[in-house]
Amino acid sequence: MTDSQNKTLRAFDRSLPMALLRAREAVMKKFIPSLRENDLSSQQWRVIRALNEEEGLDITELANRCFLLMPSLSRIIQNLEKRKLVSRNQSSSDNRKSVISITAPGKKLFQKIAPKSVERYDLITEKFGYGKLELLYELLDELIEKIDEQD
Amino acid sequence: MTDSQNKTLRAFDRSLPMALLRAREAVMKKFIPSLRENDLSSQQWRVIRALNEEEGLDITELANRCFLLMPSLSRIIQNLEKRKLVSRNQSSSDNRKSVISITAPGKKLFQKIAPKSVERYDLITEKFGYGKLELLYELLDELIEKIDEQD
DNA sequence: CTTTATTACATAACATGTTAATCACTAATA
DNA sequence: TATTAGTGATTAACATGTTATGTAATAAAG
Repeated sequence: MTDSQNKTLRAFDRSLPMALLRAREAVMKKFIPSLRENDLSSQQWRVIRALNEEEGLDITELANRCFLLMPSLSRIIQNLEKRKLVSRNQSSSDNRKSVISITAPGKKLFQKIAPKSVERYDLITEKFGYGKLELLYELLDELIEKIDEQD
Repeated sequence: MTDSQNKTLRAFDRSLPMALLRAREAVMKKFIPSLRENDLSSQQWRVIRALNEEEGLDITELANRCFLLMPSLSRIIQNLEKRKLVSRNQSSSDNRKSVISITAPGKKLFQKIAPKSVERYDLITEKFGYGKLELLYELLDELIEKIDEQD
């Protein structure tokens, strides 16, 4: 008789959200220290990173790329703006839109942190195995795909 | 030449924390509606669930099982206590400890929600495939293990 | 027994997650 | 053109995440 058949909720060690959360926390532990040294949260880092990849993004686009909700992002941008790491400009075509860009100090900070992140990522890849990591990405992508199909 | 060799930070679609976050969000989307119907957050549900599994846990143990930090859990318990879903007792052996138990209404709420959770989980298992799900758990466990070994 | 260190938990302060409401601007329609 | 609907972004309100600090009780060391 399976768990499912007897309608018993499986224990936490077989809870998918918990398993994903634990894995994420384990990975983040490796990256957060170097971010904290530079007074950045992981969310702020995501924004800096996205803006460094492509400059001049409106806030909605930035929210999609960084996987942040608009209210969170709105506050994060205000914070980064005060610290002169990003700047804001009105869109000429649509006055509702703000176009956010990374500043020179922002780029400098990115250049400082990025190599460390690459290092940590390489360590994880090495220890876990490149093939397994690729397999994990595939499984995660497929999981998301299948779940979203249900809607 | 690989990304790693040229020290370029990979894009978000190959960011492990982001991939894990997206997967988790996708899964949670399936469970959150039935929790919200009963005015529970996913964290509150984790606590209810842990206490239903084993009654009378101190707060430190509860934090470990639910993967919550003490300050969060402290507030969550105060909230659930007000709503009479859990109760608190002093430990007789150690006056610093609080022993938390689920109440009768708490159990009733658990009984109401649990079957729906099982259903949703079964749907995901069916759509994604049992074998792949097991493989995913294994990979996540191994990832955590390897990362923690580095410390 | 007294001092010190540790443990269990709570609180503070601030950032983020989350839903709802608001506001300004734009697009669509009569 | 006036009305209405939709969109981009902010703000509000509350829960949670996170680090630091505080407090009381216990354990360990002297």
